Amino acid sequence: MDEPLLAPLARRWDQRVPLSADEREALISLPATRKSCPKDAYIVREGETTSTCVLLLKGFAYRQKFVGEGARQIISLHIPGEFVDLQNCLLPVSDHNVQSLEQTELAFVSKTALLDLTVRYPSLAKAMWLDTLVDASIHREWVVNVGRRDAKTRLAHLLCELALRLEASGAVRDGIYQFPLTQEQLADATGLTAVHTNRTLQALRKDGLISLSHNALRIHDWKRLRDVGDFSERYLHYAV
Amino acid sequence: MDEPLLAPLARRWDQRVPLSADEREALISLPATRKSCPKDAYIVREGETTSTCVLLLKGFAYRQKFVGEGARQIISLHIPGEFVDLQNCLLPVSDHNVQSLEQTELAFVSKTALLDLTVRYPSLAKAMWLDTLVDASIHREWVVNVGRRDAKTRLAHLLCELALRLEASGAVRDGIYQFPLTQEQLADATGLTAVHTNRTLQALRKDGLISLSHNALRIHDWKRLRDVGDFSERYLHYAV
DNA sequence: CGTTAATTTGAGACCATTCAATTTCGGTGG
DNA sequence: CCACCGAAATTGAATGGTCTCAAATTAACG
Repeated sequence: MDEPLLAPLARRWDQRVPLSADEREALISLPATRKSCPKDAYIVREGETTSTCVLLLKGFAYRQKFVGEGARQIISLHIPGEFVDLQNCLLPVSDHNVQSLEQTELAFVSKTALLDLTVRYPSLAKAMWLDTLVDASIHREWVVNVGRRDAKTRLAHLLCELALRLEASGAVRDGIYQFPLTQEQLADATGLTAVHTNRTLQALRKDGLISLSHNALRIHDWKRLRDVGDFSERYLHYAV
Repeated sequence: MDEPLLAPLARRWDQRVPLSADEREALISLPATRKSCPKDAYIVREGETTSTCVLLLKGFAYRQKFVGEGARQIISLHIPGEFVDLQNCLLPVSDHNVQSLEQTELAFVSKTALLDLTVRYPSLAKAMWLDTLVDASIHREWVVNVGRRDAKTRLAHLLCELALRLEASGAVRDGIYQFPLTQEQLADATGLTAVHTNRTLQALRKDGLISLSHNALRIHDWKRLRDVGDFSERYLHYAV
């Protein structure tokens, strides 16, 4: 009740694309509906025609697609403060599923209202475009990760990415990262099986790189983990 | 000499986002520099700060990244008429390499000039945003392809995608698709090795699905190839 | 035609998978 | 607070898809 639903979003966007008072105001005063969402629920379904975009207020979510044989590939992870489907602002039909990873709080914003903002405020248009461009850059890195790195490197890379994004969002406390992924979900994100993910995580632990239990990741040796994960943060486009 | 460099682009964008005469005119009259580019040349380099965006006039190109061990992953393929790095319009530093697949003709357009258009013409802003959104959707499908499909399916899927995109661009003649990829490049695009790509292509040929030699792809049984490739074209977002 | 790049083939090794069983963990109700 | 339950994590062993390495064949091109 204290602050508008979209205020944190305005702050985040403002860091990358400076917004005028007008623009900030216009964004914040967009009508947005808050909804709770249980664990593992679908937020957007592939093939669906949507009329809103969904902002993640609390809790993690992920995008995924199924292949013919029933296997699932997780395409990206999303942490609080991020849009999970801003691209649907322009794309009429969703090309993938979005699911909650835990119990979440969501803000639904009308697509047409958002589009209207882009017409009136070029900086907001830029901010939205940029948001989806960073998504795309992360997708590209995932293609590389899943296509050309071995299991250990793949997992280390994913952990590095998530850690850095959590840092940037200010959600880290005492070096402990929230990590609400089961090993099966981690496997679906890296293109591995759950069994092999398990064994590979054990290797990372034995190497003294991380501690990982359900919902809590601790990184003991950031430099070496980075190294093992062949990680370079350029693709996150933080530096402006 | 007959028509402006960007005229085909204006036509393509107009199909998805109707442009006014003004907008079309503004786009077409953007200063653009035409350049030839030899085979296998770098068009954009990872880490580079760019001042232009590059439109592919003739010939194929691809985006790629290297991993620590020196392996390469191709992230996307580009056919004539497409931008190869429109995202660099807003992202100051390129997060991946772009390379020509054959001798190509390119049009270089100033980033600031493009951005200026987005400020003045919302429809052009939409067209550009949409262009990058479709790129991102293709990236997502590639994550799935490389992450969760076996070799045969992966290759068939890639062939389906390329065939459809070439159809849409009107570049197909007598059911023969240009296909200027070596098997090694095909391997880098699917996350396989060249050897295994070779064997898998032979399987596709033996199944009577395709004929493929350097630079010429023929699809004998589209329905079955689609099926084998677990292909659904929704992610290309052609239907509007 | 000669020379290099690209494709093809063979055989063995390995990373990751599959299947199945066991153990641990987290949450819930008595 | 403990007993119980289902979900998640872990372990083992065997299989298999893909890789590696190397050599041979074919195609492309000046």
